[in-house]
Amino acid sequence: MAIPTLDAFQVIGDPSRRKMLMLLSADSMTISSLADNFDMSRPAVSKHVKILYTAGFISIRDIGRERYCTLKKDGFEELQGWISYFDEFWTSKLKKLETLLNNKLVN
Amino acid sequence: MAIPTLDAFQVIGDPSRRKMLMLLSADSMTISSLADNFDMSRPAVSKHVKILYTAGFISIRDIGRERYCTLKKDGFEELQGWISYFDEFWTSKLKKLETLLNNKLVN
DNA sequence: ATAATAAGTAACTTTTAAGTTACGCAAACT
DNA sequence: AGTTTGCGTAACTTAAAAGTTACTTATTAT
Repeated sequence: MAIPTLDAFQVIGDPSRRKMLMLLSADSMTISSLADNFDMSRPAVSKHVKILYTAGFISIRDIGRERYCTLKKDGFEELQGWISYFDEFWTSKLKKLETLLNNKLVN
Repeated sequence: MAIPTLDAFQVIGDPSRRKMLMLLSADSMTISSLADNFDMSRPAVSKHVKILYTAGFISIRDIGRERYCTLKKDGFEELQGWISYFDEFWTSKLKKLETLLNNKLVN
């Protein structure tokens, strides 16, 4: 079970990991309660959790023999930055079109 | 060169494809002008372009023997929806914390 | 003390995305 | 007409993520 180091985009590229983040948006969960929601072995879930943790999408709190996973903002921030760059792109493109149309109407 | 069908998240999971989108945010480009920016064969670039096209991140306009790639909004929208879901999560979490703190101060 | 539960690690296999080279075809030069 | 340029496709290889089973450790419960 080699642990690949993935960037934020690769991390959310996997559907299972996105599902995990969705589940955790409802509530903190332990590894095995997470695993109950997946058709894969617990070690596989464990690996995904580690990837999410490493990339800053979740924090983990150990309580006895259990590990509680909780959403963490850090991982999402890189994504937000990227998305908002293209948001800017579209809005500025719209503005340019607007200006163009206004000029056409005036002239 | 099998053409995998990837979802929007898997599409931007690849660093090369993200770079392509960045390049295209400056201007429309042909396949080979795109390829000039990468340390990989042109067919490889071609494949990435096809993936971007299939997922709705770009449109392609054929002019003679050249193909011009242009950014297209569609592909980005699924990503925006996902991101804004978690944006909501964090803001509502902050609101709850705020309310909690206010109650503590009042009581 | 023993058994059961929660989870990590190791060693491996499977899957598949990502890359390559070789080739073909159509548009555009000369 | 012949050649170059832009690009697609096919067949294949490579690399790495994603999964498995078997085992170990630590905590909790009986």
